[in-house]
Amino acid sequence: MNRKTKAKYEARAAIIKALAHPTRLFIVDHLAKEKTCVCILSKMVGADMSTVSRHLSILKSVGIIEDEKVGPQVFYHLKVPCVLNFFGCVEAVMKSNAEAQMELVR
Amino acid sequence: MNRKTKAKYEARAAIIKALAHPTRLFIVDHLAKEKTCVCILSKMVGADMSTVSRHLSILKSVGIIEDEKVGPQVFYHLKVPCVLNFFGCVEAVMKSNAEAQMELVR
DNA sequence: TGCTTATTTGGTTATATTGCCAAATAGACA
DNA sequence: TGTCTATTTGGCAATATAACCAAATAAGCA
Repeated sequence: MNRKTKAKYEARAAIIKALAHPTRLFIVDHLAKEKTCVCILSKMVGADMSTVSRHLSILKSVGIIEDEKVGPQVFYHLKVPCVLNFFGCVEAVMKSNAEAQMELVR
Repeated sequence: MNRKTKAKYEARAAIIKALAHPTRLFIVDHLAKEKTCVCILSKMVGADMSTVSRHLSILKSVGIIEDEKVGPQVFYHLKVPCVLNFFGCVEAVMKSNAEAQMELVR
């Protein structure tokens, strides 16, 4: 694998890695529905605000979400909706696994 | 976030996490084109065979790839082709970021 | 059986991630 | 200005990941 190819896969992996966490997936899913501030997300997720803030900064740093300051609050929203398509395929993988399990039981 | 919701996002994250590594992305990309044994992949990637073997086991454990033993070799192939769709969106994110950069320069 | 090749697994070390608390920063408003 | 709220950042401890080498396993063949 040459330098350029390697750089390409590293760049891709960085974006996918940002999505590879349950809390961040939940956040992305929710931000697709509505702009939300950190404090609300923190309550929904059930984690410290500092923790949620870091999750948001990870998603923002790779360009998946955007922030918007409104007074003392920061509202985040989904910038690239196509990431939602990921879920469809992920469900397909899960379904395929479940079916394989069923085969064994039957 | 209740127990069931949490479990759902954890299951999804596990699958995405398996893809969140440059070497594994390269492997998935290549296995989409042709069945390949560990030894060849190891050379292509430029990493120890044991390292590649572990990457493959991670992808296999979440059901993205499948293995097939042929004599002393083990050939792997892509089981769920829709993961390739991920790349399209990932490129879109990268493009969106690049355009934002261009805006700043212009 | 004994040898060779392909692969996996155990062990170890280095690095990265995660989550919380506490402290710093930023904006709104009295 | 001082205070309050929302958010981010520094520091730390616990855990997870990644890579390599070496050893174990599995399959084919002399």
